[in-house]
Amino acid sequence: MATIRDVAKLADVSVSTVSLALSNPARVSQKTLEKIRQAIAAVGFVADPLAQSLARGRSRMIGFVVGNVGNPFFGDIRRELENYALDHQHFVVVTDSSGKTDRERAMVEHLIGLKTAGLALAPSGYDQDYLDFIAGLNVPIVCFDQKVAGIERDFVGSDNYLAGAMLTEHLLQLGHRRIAFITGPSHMHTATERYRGFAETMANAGVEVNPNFVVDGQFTRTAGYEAAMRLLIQPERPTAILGANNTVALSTLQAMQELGFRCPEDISLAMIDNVQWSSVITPRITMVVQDTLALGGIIARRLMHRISNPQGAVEPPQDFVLTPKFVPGNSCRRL
Amino acid sequence: MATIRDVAKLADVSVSTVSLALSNPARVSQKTLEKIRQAIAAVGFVADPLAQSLARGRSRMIGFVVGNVGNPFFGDIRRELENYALDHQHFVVVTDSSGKTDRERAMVEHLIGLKTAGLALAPSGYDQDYLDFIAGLNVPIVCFDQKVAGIERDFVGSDNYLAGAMLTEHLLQLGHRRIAFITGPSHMHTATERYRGFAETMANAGVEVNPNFVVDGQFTRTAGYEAAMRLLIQPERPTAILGANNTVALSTLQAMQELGFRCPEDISLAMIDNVQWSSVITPRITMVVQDTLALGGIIARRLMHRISNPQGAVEPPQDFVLTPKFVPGNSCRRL
DNA sequence: TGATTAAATCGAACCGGTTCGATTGAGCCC
DNA sequence: GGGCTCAATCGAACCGGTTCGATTTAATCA
Repeated sequence: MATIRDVAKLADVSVSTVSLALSNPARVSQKTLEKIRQAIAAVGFVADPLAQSLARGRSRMIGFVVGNVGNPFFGDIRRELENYALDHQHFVVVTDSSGKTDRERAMVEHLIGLKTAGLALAPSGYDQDYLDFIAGLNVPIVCFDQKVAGIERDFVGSDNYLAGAMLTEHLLQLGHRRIAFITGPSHMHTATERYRGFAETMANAGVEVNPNFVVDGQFTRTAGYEAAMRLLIQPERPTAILGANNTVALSTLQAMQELGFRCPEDISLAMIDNVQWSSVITPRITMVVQDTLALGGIIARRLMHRISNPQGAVEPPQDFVLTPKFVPGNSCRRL
Repeated sequence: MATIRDVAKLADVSVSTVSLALSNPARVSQKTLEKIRQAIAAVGFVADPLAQSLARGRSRMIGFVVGNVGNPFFGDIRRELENYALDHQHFVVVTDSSGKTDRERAMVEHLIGLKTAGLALAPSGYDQDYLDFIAGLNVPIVCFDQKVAGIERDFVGSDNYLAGAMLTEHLLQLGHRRIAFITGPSHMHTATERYRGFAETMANAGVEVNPNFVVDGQFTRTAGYEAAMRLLIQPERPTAILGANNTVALSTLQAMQELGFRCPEDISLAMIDNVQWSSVITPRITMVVQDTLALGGIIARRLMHRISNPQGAVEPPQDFVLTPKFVPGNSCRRL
């Protein structure tokens, strides 16, 4: 609990000199520096980060805000960010909004109150009020995953249109025509883009989409399960189901197993996004995955760049869009 | 960015009165209270949490320290803690040590520097230096998951001995005798207890354990995979494998599938701990699960109790040990 | 009505750092 | 030797709250 004043007293210099020695040693004489060093060691001084943040108006913390830290997608990104941040003397504070917009906002506000140096944010909010709030923040922010129209910030994510299109094309090539799509929330960019990839690819192939084959899975387990059941009980069943994310696809697989459908013999299944332990899920689901490590690396570098470089703060926002990767499984059969 | 002094000026009272009105309204007259309220609304004042923490020597943050936030076990606990904490005006800061002891310590130190009100800690360290460090902290701490001998703090966890014993007994009842056990790190309490449950139950049944049937899986994916392979290539193969946690068990399942073993026809498999999407993994693995929601609730209540009650801080540490639950699957066959 | 006490409010010090303008002193040039 | 510059150091104000002893105001009682 030694303070900077204890150090100053022991080293017989002023408090400001100690502070200067710590933040900019080059401007303090060798002799004094040495005295201060010894005094610091003698009293066991460690600067109080709270006091530093208050005085500086900035802390060395980076806020990481997502809807579900348990999701391995976010987990990988968090790890990359953290490793990079630690290398640059910054500390990552993780918060989880559980997908609730109001909670997300409260958490961002709290992080701002903590005077975080920057924010990595996967936004779930979208109303004007929220956008204005984000726009008004005077802190480096890198958004990722969800591209929200109206947020003028750096964005890092994947080409979701392509992801949807790739899987659709694959199913078409296998001879499927009655392809169903389980969507995500319509206010989410990833959801609409993935659906657009599906719809346009179908249209380009001249295949009409049965309106009953597009059901809303909300990216959640319960809604996904419900959506799958709704598809499976139809008299003219789809031959393939495309899940807009991992959660709805796995819910679909569960629903299929429960009703006694075999995959891929009876119905084929494909999904966007990876899932933990996908290798032990039977069948191995054909999927398109995002390069989470690359995404995390870009987020980390971009954010630290803005934080560390004086001119980095004023650079215009930039989009980084990565190409997702097709990973074949054995959940899609040729018709 | 309005400060308390702006409020004081506008309400024509002293700064200290405003502060008092905020922290203890009962001690300020109605009239003054109203003036202050209006002034606060007029200038849009929000107290700076950093300044508050510095002055008070305590913040309203709770540190949550685990080795892997992505693990659903920790995720469930985190959610419970967070919900409870938010209801009590506290904010949870999540940190992930990635299982590295030195990083965990750095993170705890950082959280202490932030003057967190309390810590929920799943310790991974165990050397004396670390124990002394934890012992020396003058902050409410609730440890969970890993019971570390030498840490005199509240502990919340499951009866791991019982967990190991239950599954072993189950396999014995099904007629298995050649049962293999994939262990976790020997310095982890959960690992040793689970193994003890296995070993003693076997001994009590008068069944000798083949030393080659106990291999170290380190609770990790790679080591678990290696351990499984080591078991599967033995000429006198086990008829059942018991994984000390979910990760090593799933790695085992993967190894079995890769080598062409069928589960449970060729080899039975059981594990301790649940796993996300266990319902879609084929076969459904027989397991013993912890009641994560109950654990999270106890951790939350215990920690907030110590934080909020003046006398809570000095209560002697207490252990809360919950009974795990047997969840049958179809991964164990009768011999 | 004056003394006594409790309630309301205030002022100043404090938490532990940072920052910037002012001061001191050494070195250099003419 | 006087004037000038630059490096080293210092003092004081500041960041935005809290806290506590002191002071003022209001209420109670003899």
